[in-house]
Amino acid sequence: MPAPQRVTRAALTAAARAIAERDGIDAVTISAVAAAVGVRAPSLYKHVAHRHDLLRLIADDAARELDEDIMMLVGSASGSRADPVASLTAIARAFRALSARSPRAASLLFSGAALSAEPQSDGMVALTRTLLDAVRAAAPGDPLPAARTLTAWAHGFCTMEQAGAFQLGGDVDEAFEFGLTTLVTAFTAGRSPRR
Amino acid sequence: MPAPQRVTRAALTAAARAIAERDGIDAVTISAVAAAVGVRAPSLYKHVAHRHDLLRLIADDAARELDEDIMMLVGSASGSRADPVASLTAIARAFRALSARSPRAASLLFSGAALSAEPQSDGMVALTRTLLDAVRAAAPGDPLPAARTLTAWAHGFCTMEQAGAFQLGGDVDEAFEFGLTTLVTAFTAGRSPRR
DNA sequence: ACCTGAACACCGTTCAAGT
DNA sequence: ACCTGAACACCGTTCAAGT
Repeated sequence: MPAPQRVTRAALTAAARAIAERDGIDAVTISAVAAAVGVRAPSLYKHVAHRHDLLRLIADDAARELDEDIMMLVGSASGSRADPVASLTAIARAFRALSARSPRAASLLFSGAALSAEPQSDGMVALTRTLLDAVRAAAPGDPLPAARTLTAWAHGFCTMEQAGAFQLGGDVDEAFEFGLTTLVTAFTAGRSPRR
Repeated sequence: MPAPQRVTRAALTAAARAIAERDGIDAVTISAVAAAVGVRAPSLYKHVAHRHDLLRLIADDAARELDEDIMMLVGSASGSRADPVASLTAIARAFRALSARSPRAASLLFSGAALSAEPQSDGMVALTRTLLDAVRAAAPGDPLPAARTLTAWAHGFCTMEQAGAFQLGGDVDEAFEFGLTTLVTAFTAGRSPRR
């Protein structure tokens, strides 16, 4: 007589993410997550192949959540007529808001945890598409370099902020808005910075 | 009769950094580093307080090395008359070169490993000063927002590149140069992007 | 089909004991 | 003053055994 399933993917994800935010990424262990969902450690290997998969679940969940947040702010994917500058600004601020409320999950988004396995998660695919569409609407030509520049800056800024890397005082909010305006202004100037 | 010291700080740092680059950050354990320098694990606690300190040694070493690289490229700290655009460009490229040759050490530079303890290492202090001086020479006004923008972008770009986050094809070198030109051009335009 | 206890090779860390 | 073995509480992972 088969044992009934007591662990759902959603419960696993929620438990892993809660532990990550409460006690740090290193505390997301097979043992801790198993205890949080009410089974013994070995049982978790019926649902994930390695400890690393727990971090991937967290990253995928954060990607889905961020894409939903952005959709809420900039309207539906292709039919939007919103100001392209406002869209890019909203995307960057949504990422920083996620980083403020879920710093550990946000730090995993572009840090290899979500990237190692095939295929990419639905959340990451959707997020990538949303960002590329927004960059395409704001600037002519190949959106890839601009999208990579904006993502790298936002990821770097938020991980540094959460790690406590900005130790020289000053206004960190102002530094974020300065970087955001600098990049979006340059992108929408309509010409590449070099001929 | 006291036992002679068999472990130097330099040997500890070199061993930890070599293990990090060869086998990854997670492989930098008290046991592995102790074995690499020829003592038993408990002896390492005469030289570091926690495993985390091993990562700090790596980060500090990388900071010192990067500051030396930059000094070699842009000349001595305050007396330089070099083109300020060329200085910022050289700094960013030196960081990416470090990230290519020592990806694990570079990823620790702004990721909390070097940031937790007081006081900051000489290498981090020197690196911060070098960057701020270069930004000051290139743009009028408060250098902090521009320095934070450039650092966040470079850190984000290099960690994403090394993590394999750029999966959509295209030319990653081109994306780096695009971001670098975009930022440096905006900084040296001599006016803030918003009034 | 899923869950469990037992087992293995690790790890960080502490501490009394050596020299 | 530094190094060591022994010990403790952990961890990831495997596997035969339960239901």
